[in-house]
Amino acid sequence: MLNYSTSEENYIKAIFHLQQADGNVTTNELAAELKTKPASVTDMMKKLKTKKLVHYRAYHGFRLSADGTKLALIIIRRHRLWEFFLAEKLKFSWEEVHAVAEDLEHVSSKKLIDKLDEFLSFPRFDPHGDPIPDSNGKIETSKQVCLQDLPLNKLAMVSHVSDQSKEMLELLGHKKIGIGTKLEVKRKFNFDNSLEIKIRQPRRTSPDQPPINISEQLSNNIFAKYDE
Amino acid sequence: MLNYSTSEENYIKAIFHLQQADGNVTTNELAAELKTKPASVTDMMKKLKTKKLVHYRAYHGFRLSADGTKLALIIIRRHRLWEFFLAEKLKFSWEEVHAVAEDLEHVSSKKLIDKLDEFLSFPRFDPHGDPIPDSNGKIETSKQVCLQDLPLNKLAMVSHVSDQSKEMLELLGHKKIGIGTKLEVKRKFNFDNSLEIKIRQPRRTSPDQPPINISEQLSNNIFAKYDE
DNA sequence: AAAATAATTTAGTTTTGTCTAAAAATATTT
DNA sequence: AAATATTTTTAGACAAAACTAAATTATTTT
Ligand SMILES: [Mn+2]
Ligand SMILES: [Mn+2]
Ligand SMILES: [Mn+2]
Ligand SMILES: [Mn+2]
Repeated sequence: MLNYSTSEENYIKAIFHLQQADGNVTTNELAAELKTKPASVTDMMKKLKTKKLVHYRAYHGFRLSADGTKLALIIIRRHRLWEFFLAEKLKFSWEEVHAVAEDLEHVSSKKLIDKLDEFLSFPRFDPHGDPIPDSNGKIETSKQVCLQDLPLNKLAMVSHVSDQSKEMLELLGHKKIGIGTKLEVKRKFNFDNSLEIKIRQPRRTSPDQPPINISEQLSNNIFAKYDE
Repeated sequence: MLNYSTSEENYIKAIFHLQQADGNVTTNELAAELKTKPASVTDMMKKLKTKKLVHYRAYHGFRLSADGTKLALIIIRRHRLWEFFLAEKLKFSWEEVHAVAEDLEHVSSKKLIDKLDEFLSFPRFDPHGDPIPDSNGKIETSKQVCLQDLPLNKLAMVSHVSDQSKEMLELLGHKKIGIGTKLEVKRKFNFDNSLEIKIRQPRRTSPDQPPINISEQLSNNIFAKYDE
């Protein structure tokens, strides 16, 4: 496999994330995401097109080619494995890992990443709850759902938090909810769409806690997974 | 502390290593070391001079300034800690670590390196036996000596091997000598300057092995440390 | 279907790091 | 102390990645 520059890799990864939502990605969108200017994006798209990493028609946006997607998954794998390493082994906090992984992800030795994966015992999720692609680029297509859409009385695991503002983290900290927290939605009140949830203690240390209340705004930003 | 490019860091590190031997470093020397052209070196020296990282007078070579030396030690610290990590935790072999560390050394988070250091329990030497600068940039000025210059019957530890060719590694492997091996020189034969050495077993597993013979060429490439 | 607006591309620069070929300085021979 | 050889620097070009300002295309309004 060829070698790509840090800049090319950052573009490819950003396109991958943007097209999860949209499908087709737009010059201005990508410029905003990468904090660069639209003109720079156009230049790069021309280059990535000649390298066959994106499909691109001038004025009509772009999306990753098969090769581009493969590359994106390699970079995401590196990023998330390093994040896991930083959090798990070096005891970095949740919010700190991303910035450092943003650099580490561009060290391109395949052997390094596969050995790191093994050293970490093949973790399946990064500290933000996002799935880590395996060494073949296969990624769990998680049917992740926001708390509002969770069936009642079904045990689920918090896997993602979309808003990571200070205020959000403060609230989550207070309610003792984080990535990996297991919980059940017990009731849903139609008046304000607030939820009553029960948090399952990690290792049955203390007895069951009383159910707590979650506002609609908060529940819309918390995502979880469950079986079936 | 400011941030430097990968290229600038590679130059600084290379100058540091070259001036260990020489004192004053020369344009051609550095170009050879970095596999680049003399004209490129001159360009970079002008830049590093304006950044006050080197002392440089046209046509008269250069050496690191105090700031340049400080930077070099930071990069060497990163390089050797990553090498230790790769060898110790990811089970990379001795010869593989350098190339990967050559990239990792340019990820510049101070916190990353200090936490990595702690995670590794503050190792003092990299897998090649070279000392690792501490977080203040202090490096062990090891009075390392080649086997030829070792006093007789003094226990010493192999700390460095200057030639790392395949042939050399094959020979070392056969004689069961590596970084960290403890040994004593028992005799020196003036006819061919060959040595008779005794290898101290790591944990007295087997009884003392019989002494082995080392040629002058081999002994000149093995360095060791001893007390006092 | 024009006109107006918004999005995108093009043209022309800039910075960083590299290169080749020619010129200048230094070192070595004779 | 010249002449010659070697080393180093300068001059001019190039590729990558960014930017600004102007031109072009697409979309929305009227
Ligand atoms: Mn990045
Ligand atoms: Mn993440
Ligand atoms: Mn390097
Ligand atoms: Mn080393």
